[in-house]
Formats: sequence, C-alpha cells, structure tokens
Amino acid sequence: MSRLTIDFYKQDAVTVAQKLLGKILVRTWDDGTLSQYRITETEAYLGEEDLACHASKGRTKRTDIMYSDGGYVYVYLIYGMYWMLNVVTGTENHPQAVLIRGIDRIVGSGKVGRELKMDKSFYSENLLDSNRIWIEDAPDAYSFKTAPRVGIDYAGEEWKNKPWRFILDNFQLKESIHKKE
DNA sequence: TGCACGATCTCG
DNA sequence: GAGATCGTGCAT
Repeated sequence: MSRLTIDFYKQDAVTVAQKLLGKILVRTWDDGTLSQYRITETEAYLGEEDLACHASKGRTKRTDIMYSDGGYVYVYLIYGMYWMLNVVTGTENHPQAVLIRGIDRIVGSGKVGRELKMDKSFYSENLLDSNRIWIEDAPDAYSFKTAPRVGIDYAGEEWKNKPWRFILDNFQLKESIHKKE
C-alpha cells in the first residue's frame, strides 16, 4: 500500500471526507510497533462561511494550519480533555478540514484521539512525510451513510443541517448500540 | 485580565 | 443528568 498523495488532500473537504472512508490510518509507536486502522466515520468542515467550521472565526493561531494546502494534521483540545484529529484539505487560503470520528471499533472523535494518543505536538504534522502518523490508500468505500454533523447546534439552520457526516456501511453507530430509554 | 463555552465521554 | 478540565475567542 502507498500513502495518499497531495492531490488527494487538495480536494475539497466534503469529497475527501467521503473518500477517506475505508482508507488506512497508520500510527507508529515509540517502541517501534505500528497500528493500522480503517477509517469508518468522518465529518467535513468547509471554509470560513461554514459557521460550524473553526475557521469561521477567521485566521487565528488555532486555525492557521487550515489555511495551508491539504495534507496536514489539525488537532485541538475540546472540553479540556480530548484531542480531536482532523485532516486539512483543499488549497492554500481555503480553510477546510475533515474530522476523523471513527476508526475500526473506535467510535467517537474523542475516543479516536485517545486511542491514537494525539496531543498538541501533532498540530501541523505533515501526513505526506511524517514517520508517526499517515494515511494509506485503499479502494473507495462501497457505500456509506450521511447524517448531519454532531455537536454544532450553534451553527445556525443552514449549516447545522448539512449532511456532511459520513459513515461507512457495516459499522453500527454507537447511538444505536447503546440505545437508552 | 477575566469569563463563558466547546466538532466529548463516562458514570450514576 | 452532571462533572471532568482547559485553551480559545471575545468582552471588559
């Protein structure tokens, strides 16, 4: 297998979010071992006009990496304890990113960051040449579901209803597994 | 300089 | 249903 190239990441976030389903996320560890995970769920955040995208606040120290060409890692700390893993997409000055919400049995963006031991040091990591995290090619997903993005009620009607959450088929949602009430 | 809140999860 | 826990953006 081979790494995804710059051309892949330069596509828009919605396209990349769909095409990342089924791709192989690789993480190496300090002891020399390596883990591979199939990407099962993603969400697209597209540009300054997308009120759910952090870049809607403009270019800041936090969102800076999203303004570069695709192929970089964008991580940020949420609720003071979870590092969220994102892949920067698109071209320079067009801030976009894809949030990795699920990998294999790990369902949930917070749990993905914990599993992969993400932290601040991964901010702006280059997926094209990093030796500790990258993504390898695999056939496009046979089929997937779409849904509204999670946890962005503040984004207003237009944006909060965009079907920009993508879920690989044959992977049950956590919500349906642990259904309560 | 301070404050409210968040692309979440876990436990009860 | 609430707490954990802290960086960020924006008000003061």
